[in-house]
Amino acid sequence: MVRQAIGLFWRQGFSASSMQQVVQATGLNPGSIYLAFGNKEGLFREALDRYAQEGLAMIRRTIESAPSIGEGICRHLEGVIEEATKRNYKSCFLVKTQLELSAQGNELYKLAAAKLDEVEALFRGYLEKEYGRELAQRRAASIMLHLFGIRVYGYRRACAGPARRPSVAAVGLGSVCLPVPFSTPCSRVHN
Amino acid sequence: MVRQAIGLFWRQGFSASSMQQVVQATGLNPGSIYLAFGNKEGLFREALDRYAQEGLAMIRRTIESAPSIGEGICRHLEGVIEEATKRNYKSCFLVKTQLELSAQGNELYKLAAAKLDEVEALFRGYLEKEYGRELAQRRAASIMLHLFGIRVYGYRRACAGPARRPSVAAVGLGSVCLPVPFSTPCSRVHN
DNA sequence: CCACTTTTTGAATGACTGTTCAAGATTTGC
DNA sequence: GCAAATCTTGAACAGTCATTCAAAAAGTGG
Repeated sequence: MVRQAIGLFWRQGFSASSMQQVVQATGLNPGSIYLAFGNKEGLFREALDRYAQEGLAMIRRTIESAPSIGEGICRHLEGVIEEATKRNYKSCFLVKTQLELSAQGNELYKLAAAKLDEVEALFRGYLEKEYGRELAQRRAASIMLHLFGIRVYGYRRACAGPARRPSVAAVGLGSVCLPVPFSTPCSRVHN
Repeated sequence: MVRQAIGLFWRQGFSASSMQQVVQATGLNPGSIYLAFGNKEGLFREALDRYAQEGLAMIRRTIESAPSIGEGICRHLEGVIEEATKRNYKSCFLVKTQLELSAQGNELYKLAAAKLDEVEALFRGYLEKEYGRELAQRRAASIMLHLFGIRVYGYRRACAGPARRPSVAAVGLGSVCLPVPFSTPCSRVHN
């Protein structure tokens, strides 16, 4: 129910998704949706929230199951890169929402931005266990910056059609973007 | 005329901008707009095209007026970073368009992607004057990746309100993201 | 089996969408 | 200074939008 809404909103964005499409995607009737979520924005908020919650949980799982924090963060980045090279890559729901709804202090924009802040804070928290506060903060910011880059760059490549795919491998996304923030904690991916 | 359309579409995106808003922003009548551009998509295409053209011209100017190609690219990146820390930063029209209109092989998405490819090709062309083809290609890809990251990360910060601003400086966007692709060509910004 | 509450239904609503085009204004050619 | 051609105007159009709500269905307690 919220799951299908996530899929639709993630793919098409807020404005381009009509409630009729939501009705079709979820199989629910308009009345039920409005009873449960108030309005389109309420449903979108719920979808965004769920998406962010699951994303944060996945990051935590990845990092905590790794032998070290640096290695865990590396694994997460590698996962994001692998995801970004797949066909029909949808980029990040939070990033897309933020960019779409940035005009006039939109409430949903603020929510997306807050969730992205949570992600950054999560990285910062882990990094503070190994580095000083300031270095942890800078590394977390760097990770976010790289994640955004991967998600947009990978997105472009993924949607450009199969003819373009080989160049992704040729460019070597992994070897180009990973070395930076992890020259120390994760030498494995350093070229 | 197209200028005002750029402003509106850049800020609000394609779906969230109504033709009535376009009419108000440009001061033209619906009929004139439809005579000149066919439809909303035609006007958007024109706006996107003009924006990309001017962006490419600015990059060329920056690089060619610099003492070296590496230094020129650095200056461009620094300019983008500075821009991204300003209030009411609008991110990149091409990136926003690409992320908004990615679903179902949209024509405007393809245009935005093609224009971003042109930007990457421009960097590649310059870099090939100093490096081998493969290295130039990888460096150009890296630059694009960093540019996307800066534009999204900076965007988030810029819109989060004045209370958040100091942390941008504290994180040190410049020193975190710049060192990567330019450790050789532009040692100035390497920390 | 009934009376009562809760949930579900989906056609209807008014506002707004992108787009059109006949009528009016302006320019052009002579 | 007129007639033809071109451009401009903006009210009107059909369609879609998010949203509502009376009526039907399902659930509940005794």
